[in-house]
Amino acid sequence: MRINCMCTANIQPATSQRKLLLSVIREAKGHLDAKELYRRASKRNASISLATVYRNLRFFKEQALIDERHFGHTRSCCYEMKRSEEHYHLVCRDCGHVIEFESPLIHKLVAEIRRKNNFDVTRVELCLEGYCHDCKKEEKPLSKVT
Amino acid sequence: MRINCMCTANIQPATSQRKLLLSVIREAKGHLDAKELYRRASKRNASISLATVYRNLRFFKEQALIDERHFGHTRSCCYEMKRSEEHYHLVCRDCGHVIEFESPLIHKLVAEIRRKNNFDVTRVELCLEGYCHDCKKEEKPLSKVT
DNA sequence: TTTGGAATGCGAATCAATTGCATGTGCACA
DNA sequence: TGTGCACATGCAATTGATTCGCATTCCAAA
Repeated sequence: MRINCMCTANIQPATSQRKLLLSVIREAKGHLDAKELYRRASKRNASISLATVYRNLRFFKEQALIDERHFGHTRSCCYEMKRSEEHYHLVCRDCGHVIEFESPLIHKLVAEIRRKNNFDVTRVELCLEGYCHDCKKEEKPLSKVT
Repeated sequence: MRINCMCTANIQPATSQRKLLLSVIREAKGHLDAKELYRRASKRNASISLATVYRNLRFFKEQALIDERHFGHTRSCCYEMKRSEEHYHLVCRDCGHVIEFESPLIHKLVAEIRRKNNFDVTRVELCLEGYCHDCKKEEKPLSKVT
């Protein structure tokens, strides 16, 4: 019987690029987009290609190893390792800071939808924009001379 | 005193293109993306340009005349007239049907966030994906021969 | 009616993401 | 411990959505 290391369990074949990409995503902790993942991976393997990054992001998504998200108005998607606990994000319009949160209200909402609309929810895309603790206290000065 | 018609209240200058675009959006009822808006507007004014569509979508957004949304995994945004009642969307992964819904739970959630995270929410991006009433009952046959 | 500033149309540019194709490589089986 | 081959990769070109530059046109205030 063959024992797979956790790290490569679902990646067949486990190419060096895949292992590299996964470890960059894992180490990032935060949320990176494809370009940033490419930049960081390139530092360790200069020849890796952006297409490989995109292809593997799709592959990891299919394997349910990572989650893909849309933050605010940005055009590109962000990625992070899948976690057992569901969580969602607050994005500050000023400093861009991303805060994670969770709330039982979301489960409630999904249950309500299932019941009222007879709709099977498989994915919740939820992102709140606004001003974080630090940015909101600036009382938005009318004209900010830089 | 000049009385502005509702239709052109916030659009200075009220060019023919702007009036056309707004009326197409208003008549669409549903949700259209820039390309579709362009297609429909072109039928009434063949010379309108796609750049004008995008420029005015941005303008209408700034004037808070329309709302911009992201549905599911589609790459482009959808637009609809701003309404007084907040509402959100369910998108069926199968047939693409968009169902609107509202729930007091969302207000609750925003209030909770404000309190717990000291975060001023200015925008809620919420979209649920899944299978609608009609599509979910198909019990997903294992292999569908077309 | 004139006129200045803003809006438009067009095509080119940009940005994110995908694809085609020739080459390279992990790994199942011998 | 090879060896074949399906699949992964790198590269460059492509697509699709959106934006930009610039010359021209048009609105609206005087």
